[in-house]
Amino acid sequence: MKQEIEQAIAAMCKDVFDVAVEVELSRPDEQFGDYATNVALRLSKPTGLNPRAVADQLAQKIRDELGTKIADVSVAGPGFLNLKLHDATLVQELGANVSRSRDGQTVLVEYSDPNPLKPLHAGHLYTTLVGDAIARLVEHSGAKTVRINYGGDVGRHIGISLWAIMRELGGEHPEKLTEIAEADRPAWLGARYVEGTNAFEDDAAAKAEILAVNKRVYQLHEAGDHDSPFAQIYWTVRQWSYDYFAELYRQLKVVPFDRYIPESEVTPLGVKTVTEQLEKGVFTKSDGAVVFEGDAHGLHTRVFINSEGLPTYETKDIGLSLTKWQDYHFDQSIIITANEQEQYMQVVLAAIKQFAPEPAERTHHLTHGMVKLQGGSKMSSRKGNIVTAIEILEAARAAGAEMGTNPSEDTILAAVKYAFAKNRIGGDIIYDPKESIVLEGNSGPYLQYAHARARSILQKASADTTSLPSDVAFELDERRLLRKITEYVEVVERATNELMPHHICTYLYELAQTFNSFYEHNRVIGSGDREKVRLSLVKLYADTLRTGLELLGITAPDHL
RNA sequence: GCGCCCGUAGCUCAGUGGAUAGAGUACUUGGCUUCGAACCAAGGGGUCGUAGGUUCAAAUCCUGCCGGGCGUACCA
Repeated sequence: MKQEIEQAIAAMCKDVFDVAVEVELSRPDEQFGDYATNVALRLSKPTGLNPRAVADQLAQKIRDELGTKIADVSVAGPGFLNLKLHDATLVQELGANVSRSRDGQTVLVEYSDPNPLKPLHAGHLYTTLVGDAIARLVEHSGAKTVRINYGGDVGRHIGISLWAIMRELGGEHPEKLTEIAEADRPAWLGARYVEGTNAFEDDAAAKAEILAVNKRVYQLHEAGDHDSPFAQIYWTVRQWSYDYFAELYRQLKVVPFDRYIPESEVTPLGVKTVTEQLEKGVFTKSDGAVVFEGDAHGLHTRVFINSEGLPTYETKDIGLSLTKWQDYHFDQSIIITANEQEQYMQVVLAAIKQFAPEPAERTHHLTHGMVKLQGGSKMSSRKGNIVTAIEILEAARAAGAEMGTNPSEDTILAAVKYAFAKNRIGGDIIYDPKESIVLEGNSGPYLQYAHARARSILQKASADTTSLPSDVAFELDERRLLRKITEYVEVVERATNELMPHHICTYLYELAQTFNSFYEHNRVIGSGDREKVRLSLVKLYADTLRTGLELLGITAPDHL
């Protein structure tokens, strides 16, 4: 409907002024109408006419030609055209579907990416939940969606942890690991990582030992060693981490990952590729290391294989990109990480572009800000001053208990997911354990509550609520609610096109406010001749709210 | 130093070329014998960091400056 009107007005512009122009309808403030366009303002220059004169001419033509759809056209302000639809047209708009802009495409979405042996902190929780929401949007737009989880099971951080683990165990004694209770494992590993990091920074002898351990891990993978005491320790604690991640994902009720790719799996391909491309001159040797000279591309020069002969993250990322390309031949590959990796990723992609342009050009790096504690200090798992993923969930639970409401697990998840999703992706997220997760105001629980109220009405009603007659004359509050409901499709299309879930949050909150206000001021059950219409609106509203919340990975239970 | 990003109400954030800049929170006030008050209604609170520029129109685009974050070769 919106598109039809846009095209019709564009045709009028061509007709009357002989100017080809794209017409975009926006949703103005309610006082102005249902749709508005600034096309007359933009036509002022090419026609050399006063914008209000242009608007007046178009308004008359719209009245003549679109009168069956549009009830009223007015010209306001500097030359806006404001359109008010017939009530029946508004009802027709309910039939619109979200366009499947990625129909037939294969899209990879990589997110979460926790490293084994390191704690899951608030940032991981953020990327996991927002990544889940983005993957849902991609899927909603019609793409075959592959959710990928990439993690560093080799590399210096593994050497750091293993060194501290072996020190704690008093040597290479894998049998002693059985003494650590399952519930204590994440905290135990976290403590080892902090110890190892401190030793690496403060103790030169320890640093040398750690680097040696790091090298042994690569050799272990090359040899396929699962039996030596060292290997037993490695594989055991590695599995602890994976089990722990899986448990958290299950608790979070995110869509399961289609594939977990550990770094060790893609490292050989990365090394092979970099070695080959070194001969072809894409990479060069410098100070004993293999580097990509990004300066020539306006980027940084970065090391791909260090002077020890070990691959860095850069080389592993090349292996990852090529593995994704070989296995999926994707139309688009979306990678979601913190924005500290933005320029790093540009270098990696610039390097890949030299020998594999297609996957490089189809890769879209989406970055988000840091999760920070209120007060501004950056969380660091090295320093141990982190808020873990679990602690955030616990803080939400405590906030509910403090209010005396005893929220369900669904509501806790709604609070956390919504608190993260409602901010535009890109900026830092300030996390305040006490205040950021509240169960009132612009929050997930508010939306769940608003939804449950509506369901409760429907349950109490006996009348049929399946259809909204197209010949109804709506009362003001009814129409306001209907108008808001019809915005849903436009909002979801914008969110899926831009990969910005927060647009949906903003809309759903406005929708719920519109409904709550309607509900507060208008009787539904027992409202006589309005009852049937109002029940239909409540049903439409509840369905819209539920669909929108589920698109964000948030449940909409019938009862709280 | 250079590169990228950011600066909107006390706090947390929407708004990224269009009409009087909006929410939540906090503060003040009113509303439950009536469909679920985790709600609703009303009020105060803004040099949109700053100075220029482009435009009929700038929080939004461009430039300088101030303030902050991140990156800047063998971490990820």
